[in-house]
Amino acid sequence: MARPRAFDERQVLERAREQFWATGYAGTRMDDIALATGLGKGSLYGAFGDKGKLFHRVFGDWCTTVVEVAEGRLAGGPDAEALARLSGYVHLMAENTASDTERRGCLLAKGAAELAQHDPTVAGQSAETMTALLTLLRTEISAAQRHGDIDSAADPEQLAALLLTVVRGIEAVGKAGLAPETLRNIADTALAVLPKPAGQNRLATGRGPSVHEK
Amino acid sequence: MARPRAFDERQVLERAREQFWATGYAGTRMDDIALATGLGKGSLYGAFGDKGKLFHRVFGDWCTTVVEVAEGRLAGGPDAEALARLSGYVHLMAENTASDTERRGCLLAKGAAELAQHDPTVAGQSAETMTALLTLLRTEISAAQRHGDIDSAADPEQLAALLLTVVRGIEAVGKAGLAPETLRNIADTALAVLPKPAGQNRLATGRGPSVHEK
DNA sequence: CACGTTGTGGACGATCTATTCCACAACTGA
DNA sequence: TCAGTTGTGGAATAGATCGTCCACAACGTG
Repeated sequence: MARPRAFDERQVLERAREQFWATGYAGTRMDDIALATGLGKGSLYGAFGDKGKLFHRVFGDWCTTVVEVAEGRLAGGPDAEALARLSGYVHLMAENTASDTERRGCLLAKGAAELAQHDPTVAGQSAETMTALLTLLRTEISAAQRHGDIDSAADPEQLAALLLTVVRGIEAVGKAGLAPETLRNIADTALAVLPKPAGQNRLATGRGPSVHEK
Repeated sequence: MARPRAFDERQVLERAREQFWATGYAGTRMDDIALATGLGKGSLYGAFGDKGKLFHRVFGDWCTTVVEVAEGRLAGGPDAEALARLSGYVHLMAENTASDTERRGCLLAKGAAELAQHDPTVAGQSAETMTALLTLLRTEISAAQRHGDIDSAADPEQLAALLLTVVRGIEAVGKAGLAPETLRNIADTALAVLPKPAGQNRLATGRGPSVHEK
């Protein structure tokens, strides 16, 4: 009973995300969101509370998506392809930043940079996301080690942290202005320097294995 | 002739930087800056123009400092110590983030994240800074290669980009919530995976060379 | 010691923004 | 069809914020 909503919540959240993504939290006006979504202020506040709550919702959804994308690329599969999965993931992330012509960066990085310091919810969500990504990467690195593609003497936890740092770093230097081609090269290099088991040849040309090479 | 300024410009810019650093561009009020510096609005606007100009000034100074710090750690010195200089620099950057208990991150990253997309001045300044850092790193890597500490088959440009990415990435994952100890380990790992000339032993424990180890 | 010039600080005005409020609409169940 | 409930959209409000303005202060110069 009662009047049903005339909007699709999913779509509204998407539009709101576009706004926050484009202009940041403080830089986005509720009027912008109302305009972008077509909702009146009454509906907006009625459905989502206030600006802060709406952002938390959008930010949380985004964090979930980030982890899901990583899971889709990384989780599961035979050990023999673990290194290829890692390579695919790192290159995908580099490509995302390289092809971000609007230089919006990643909402996760942007939101964390702007709010993590003062907003415990954002800080918590971003920290959880990092931990989840770290776990996924560590698991794949261990798999690659079992298959002999990565030196088993190396600590998988440390290598996972390094790869995560590279992925997030690519996003950062991309936003800071490095050329798209450079970003793709960084992904190659990061994969190339992963320690191979003794006896294997590495880094002959300074370029990495040609997985995903264009 | 005429009344002299009653404030030290350098100090005012420092205080303003603290404010922008702590609360971002949009999140900082000119009243905050007036309060923090002790200046009246009249003096503030008289001396620096407006909020945007003041931020550009602060941001530019900060970029200069970032490059100067890198120069101090990296530029010059014998080839034999080039790897040690690189190690010192990467560890210094990691330590800066690790010890940033207030989680403010780096003003360069924060400013770029918030404004680079819409503000050409900020975008230009941050891009120039990245290029300058890249050059410094490449020079040192070449030096380390000459001395036989890094595989000379590797492309110094690529390794420089990787190290820069790691440095900026450490800042990003630090802000996103990774533990200080993890950040320090990432610096170790990044240095440890730099390709050594054939025949040298690497990565026995997953930790890197113990330069600057506490 | 006047006088012109530049610096100072804080009140003020114009604008902007988050949030509330309210008259009305759309739907369900009886 | 009628009553009750929830959704809608936009006007209204309360408070914040940027930048200006102005009366006054501190200096060099003649």
